[in-house]
Amino acid sequence: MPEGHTLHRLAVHHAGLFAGHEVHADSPQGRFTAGAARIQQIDAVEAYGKHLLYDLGEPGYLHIHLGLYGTFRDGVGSPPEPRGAVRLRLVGNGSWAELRGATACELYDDDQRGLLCDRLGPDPLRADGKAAPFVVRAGHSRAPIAGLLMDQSVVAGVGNVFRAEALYRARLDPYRSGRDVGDDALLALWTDLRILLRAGVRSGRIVTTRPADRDHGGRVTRDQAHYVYRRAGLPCRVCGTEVRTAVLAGRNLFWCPVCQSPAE
DNA sequence: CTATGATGGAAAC
DNA sequence: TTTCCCTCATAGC
Repeated sequence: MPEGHTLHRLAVHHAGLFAGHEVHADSPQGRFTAGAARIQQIDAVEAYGKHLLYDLGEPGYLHIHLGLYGTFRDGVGSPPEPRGAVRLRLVGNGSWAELRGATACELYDDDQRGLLCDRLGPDPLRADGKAAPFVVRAGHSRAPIAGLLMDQSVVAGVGNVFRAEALYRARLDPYRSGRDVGDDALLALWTDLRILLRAGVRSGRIVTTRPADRDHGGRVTRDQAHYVYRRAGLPCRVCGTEVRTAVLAGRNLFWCPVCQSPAE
């Protein structure tokens, strides 16, 4: 589930496993052999939006982007015999981690790291993530708010689930422009995104429904975790209207045409 | 068991 | 606009 919360969770987890330790790396798949050979230690791990950056000391940084398919596994003791396309394997401090299917796995120098951070918008999960750049940028745009939320240079870390759910919770029509939404609602959207993302870091899953809108109390079942995401054709949890879907910014958007009315 | 689509984004057309 | 990464959860048989 790689939206921003997944990467921040991984950063904390991998920092706990490897930060401050010598690490041996290889690439059983062979696509990152030269880069892996330069990894000797990991000093720190951080997430920025959906990107992971490992501070390696002298060689610079390891930059990883999971994309849609990328996945990490880890464990303690000696690593298992690599099976299939293992792009990167890290071993150190009594633990191992295995990366497969990532969009990006490469070494960065300071300049490349700087370029990446410069092109990303504020990340609601980071201490340095400020609302103002998001509000200003989105507030001047005539693009639909559902597209702006997917633009990593506007806000970093939001993906297709969080965009649909945050817009539902804000009762915002996804096709309204950022300019039309206005600064106050944009600030509220930012604040809610921060709440939702933080909850995602804590729990490791995306749950956006409020208790009152779930069928039962107690444990949140998977099909009750969202208001509109992947619920096309099903009744809106609040008003019963059929949830709609359309492709926006290259991905399937979901929304309730009544709760998220254009007039609001 | 197999088939399908997906939480992303860069590169190739 | 399409392809790719080549994983994984879910749906359906």
